[in-house]
Amino acid sequence: MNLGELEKLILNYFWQTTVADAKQVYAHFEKSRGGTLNTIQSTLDRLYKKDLLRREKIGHAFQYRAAKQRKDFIAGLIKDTTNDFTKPNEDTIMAAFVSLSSELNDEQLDQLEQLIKNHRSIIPAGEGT
Amino acid sequence: MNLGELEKLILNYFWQTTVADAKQVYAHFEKSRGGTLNTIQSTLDRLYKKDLLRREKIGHAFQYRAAKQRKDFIAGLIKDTTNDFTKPNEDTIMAAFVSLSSELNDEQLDQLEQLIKNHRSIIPAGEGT
DNA sequence: ACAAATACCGATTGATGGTCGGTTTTTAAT
DNA sequence: ATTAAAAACCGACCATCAATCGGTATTTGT
Repeated sequence: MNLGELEKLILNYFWQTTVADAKQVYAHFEKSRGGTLNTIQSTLDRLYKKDLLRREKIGHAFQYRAAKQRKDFIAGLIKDTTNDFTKPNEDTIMAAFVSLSSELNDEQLDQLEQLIKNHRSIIPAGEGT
Repeated sequence: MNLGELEKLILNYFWQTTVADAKQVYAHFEKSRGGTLNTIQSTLDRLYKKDLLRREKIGHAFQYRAAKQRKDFIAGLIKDTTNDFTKPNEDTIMAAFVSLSSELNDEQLDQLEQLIKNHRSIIPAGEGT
C-alpha cells in the first residue's frame, strides 16, 4: 500500500477526529494547505476505495471515518514492508521485531517487557498459530 | 523511501550474495524475469543514488554491494513508515512495537522475551537517550 | 591504437497521487 | 411535484517515479 502526502494527512486527521464529512475535512485543511473541496473529496474517495476509510450516508453527505484502528493499520504497514525483505520461511513479524530491537535503549527495553506482561495477562493461555 | 519491484528484488539479491557487478546481477535475473542488462544497470544506479547500494570500480566494472545490513534497512523503513502516523511527542519505535505486538501469540512473546534478554547482556549498563 | 566491455544519457511508457472544472444526482424545502 | 442548493461523480491534466532500453561516450586491457 502506497500513500500520498494528502492521504496520510487525512488518515491522521480521522484518527484524531473520528468522523467527518468532506466539507469538515476541507475546512480543517483549508488554511494550512489550500486546495479545493473537490481535491479533498477525491482523496476521501481514493482512501475509501483503498479500504482505509469507511463511509455512510447521513443526511445528504457521506460521513467518513477510519476503517481500521491506527495501531492495526500501522501493524499492517509494517508487516507488508517487512515481508518484502523477509526470506520465505522467516517469520515476518519476528523479523520486524528483531530489526527494530537493535536500536532500543534500556528504558525502552523495560517498556517492552512491560508490554509483554500486559499481553500475557490478556491473551487466553494456549493461543497461537 | 519508495521502492519499485525490481529494486526490491535486487536489494534482496545483494543481501544474499554480498557483491556483484551489473553483468552478474543481470545473469541472475535474466531467466526469471527477462529484461536487458541496461535495465539492471539503470536500477543499480538508481539504488546507488538512493544510498542503498555502495559501489567500487574494480577492473572495468563497478562492484556493487548493499550499503546497509538488511536488519538496519528494515528498521529504517519501519521507523519512516511509523513516523508518518505518530503523534509529535510519541516515541516512534515504541509506537511500532505496540502496533506489532497486538498480533503476537504466546510462542512469539517467548521469543521476544529472549530477544530482550540477549540485548540486555550486550548493551553496556546505563546507556540510553 | 583498437576492440570490447561498461557506463552514461535521454526518451518512452505505465502507475499513481494531487488538482480541479463541469455535470449529474440527491436532498430538503416549498 | 418543482426547484434550488448541496454533494457526488466523471474526466482531464500535471507531476513524479519506476521500468525499460536504444544509442553514444568512456574506459580498459591487450
